[in-house]
Amino acid sequence: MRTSSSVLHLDLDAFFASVEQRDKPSLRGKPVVVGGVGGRGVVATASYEARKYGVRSAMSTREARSRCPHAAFLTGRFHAYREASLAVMTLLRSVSPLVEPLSLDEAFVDLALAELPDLEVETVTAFAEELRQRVREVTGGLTASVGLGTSKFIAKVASDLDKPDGLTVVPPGTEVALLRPMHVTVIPGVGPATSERLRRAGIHTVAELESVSLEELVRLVGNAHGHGLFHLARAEDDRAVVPEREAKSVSVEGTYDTDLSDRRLMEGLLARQAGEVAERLRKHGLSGRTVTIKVRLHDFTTLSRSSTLASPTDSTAVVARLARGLLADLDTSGGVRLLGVGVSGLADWIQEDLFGETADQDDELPEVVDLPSVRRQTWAPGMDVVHTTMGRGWVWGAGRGVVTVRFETAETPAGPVRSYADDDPHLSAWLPPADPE
DNA sequence: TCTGGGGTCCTAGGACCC
DNA sequence: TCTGGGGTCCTAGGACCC
Repeated sequence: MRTSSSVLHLDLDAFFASVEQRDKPSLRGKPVVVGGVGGRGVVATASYEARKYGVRSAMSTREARSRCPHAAFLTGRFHAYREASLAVMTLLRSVSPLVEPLSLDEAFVDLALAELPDLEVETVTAFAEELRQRVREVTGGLTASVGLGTSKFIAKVASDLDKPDGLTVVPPGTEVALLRPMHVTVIPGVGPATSERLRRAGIHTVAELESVSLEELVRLVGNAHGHGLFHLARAEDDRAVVPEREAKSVSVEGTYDTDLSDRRLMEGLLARQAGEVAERLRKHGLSGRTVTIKVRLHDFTTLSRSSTLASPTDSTAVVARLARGLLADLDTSGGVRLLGVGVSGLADWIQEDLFGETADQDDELPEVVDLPSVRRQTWAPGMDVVHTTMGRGWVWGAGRGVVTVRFETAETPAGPVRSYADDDPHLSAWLPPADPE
């Protein structure tokens, strides 16, 4: 544990709604609700004026309308939010190299590496006040609430204590006394389900949680969570502020105003989403091996199906084919309210980088396309080989609309691997016999 | 017509390998 | 001819966060 309150948590107040009020003066001082405006939309952010009427994040827009009919209901202008966010994050990074954004409107900053004379409470307090002022300047008037503490957990709790436009510093040594009377839901990771389990065990406050043994907590909420709660209840948190975290998955999903029942339509929508996912993968130089679809049925039961390729892909056709194949396994006869496609198992290299001397090999493995003498044979059960004028390629996997081929060259018995949609024109000659299914 | 979208992390079971 | 564990990968689902 740190001995100084050098972890800072900054949270922009009612962020989306505040940006709207900043950009449209007629909305200032009035209730503003940003979120989905369709029949199944939910509230992303409510201005403080709207919160007075009980409008909250994650509430259905329908309910928000009934609580506050005269509010302005807006869909998001994410470009503007990203821009404001960037201005703030840039400011924070100018102050310390250790900035960890949690979302567009929130970040941790480690002051241990900031240029400060010391980390005394008075020093960091003055610093944070000045930082809040500078946030106002770089954003054209947005306010932020800031918390300072000896850990991420405490800094985050602190930033919540004086909202909006407030600052709270928790002096070293006072953490446990601060937490004890609080409800267990102040602990990150304690949501409705965990809270209810604890409540049934008679645990409501952090003080009560602190009195429970580690074994009992693990029994109640599982291993990882149990250990986490045990320590956080004692304000023990040594998680570092980590500036750049690599993405682990990329996904797109959509909820439709009326339930879908037409499979063709669903396939088309999945294909479009697959294209968006693949485009984002390519934009960030990523590719992934596991494709997952998400399907929410009319009754809100949510299903997922996934399939893992032998090698990473960023191809629209491959993701779309796989997604379609996965949908085929599901019974959607009752109607579908949400469809989604995601790719995980990400690699930040493009797959060719896997192999040494890649450039050369790539040159030697041009388009598989126009190879005249393609044939395919089975060497052993499950081991199919394609012969081409370029050499051999092993069929690693075929099914669900995708075929994966590993090339073999004289220099590299285990050459590059690629996946193709089975109706990719480049691959048509390579298709395995049609699957009976 | 209650219940978004983009993520992360964890768990549990089965397959498979040694 | 009967009974192992451990480790890793994959899949499905769930909780949680903003």
